[in-house]
Amino acid sequence: MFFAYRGFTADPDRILELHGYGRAHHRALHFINGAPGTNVNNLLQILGVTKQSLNRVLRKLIADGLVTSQVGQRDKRERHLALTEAGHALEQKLSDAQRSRMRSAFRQVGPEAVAGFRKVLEAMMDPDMMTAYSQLREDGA
Amino acid sequence: MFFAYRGFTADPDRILELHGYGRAHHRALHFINGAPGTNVNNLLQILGVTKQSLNRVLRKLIADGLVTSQVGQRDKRERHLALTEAGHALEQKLSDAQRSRMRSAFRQVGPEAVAGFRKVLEAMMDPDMMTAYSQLREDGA
DNA sequence: TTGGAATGTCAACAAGACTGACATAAACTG
DNA sequence: CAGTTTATGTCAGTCTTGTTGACATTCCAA
Repeated sequence: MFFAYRGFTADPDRILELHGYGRAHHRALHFINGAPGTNVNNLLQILGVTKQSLNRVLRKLIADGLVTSQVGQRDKRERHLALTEAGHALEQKLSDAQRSRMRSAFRQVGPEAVAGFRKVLEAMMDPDMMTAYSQLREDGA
Repeated sequence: MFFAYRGFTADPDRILELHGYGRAHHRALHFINGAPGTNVNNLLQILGVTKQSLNRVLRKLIADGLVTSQVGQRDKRERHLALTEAGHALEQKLSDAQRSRMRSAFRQVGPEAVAGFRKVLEAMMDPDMMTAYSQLREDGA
């Protein structure tokens, strides 16, 4: 798992470094992309970090024009997050690099192995995390 | 992968925290356990960190009596690392916690899924990493 | 035998996690 | 309406774990 996870993150990490970002920024971009319009609190549940930690990351992404933060219409306390065009472009670049390695791995081992892989990954997750993630996706759409 | 890796490390992390250690200490214990008598340089290749970073971790483990560091016989520049009895005990405790979750996941999905899982993990790894890892295991024995 | 390479140690710094305290604005509740 | 709770943001300080730079020791080869 250790080696595989390192492989999983290696390619995006190289791209992120060029832009002065870290893995934390990638995670934020990824989940905002998956659930545009979500609020800060949802993101906190998913990422499992403190608001201070997330805020540092978001502040930079917003300042750099990759993410927009809009006051909620129904509940004005909430901030709804979304990617700008530039944010989308970077997220794509990162995802592409990551998917490229995954596709290569998947081709090597065949579809049955991939199905087994997905099953095990899901069984390893914390159940709370899965529900939070599902909820995030519903919410965004 | 993100959620699965978090599940993978969650249980050991809780134990480590009680002892005042972090994930880096777990990794060092794990690989020293797998290759007793290995030297610092081998461990560096595997872990993919700088020697200074590893040294901080090792220093603490040695000070706490979990790891022994012995000057090499042939080459006195090298330090050969091994676990003490206490080191072995902690490593066992961590591995057991981790294996417990994995066994549970494996039971849920069946042996075919597990075989696929392993195949994909290996295909995701950096090839250099695999050779370094194999070499470590030979070396230790 | 001397200079370069390899190995490991110490010091200082940065990213990104954490806690704690506090501010603001909006929503809710009695 | 007053008081409380919720959502978010911010400041300050700490910890782990990564980084680079400088340096000591040991080995080896010209």
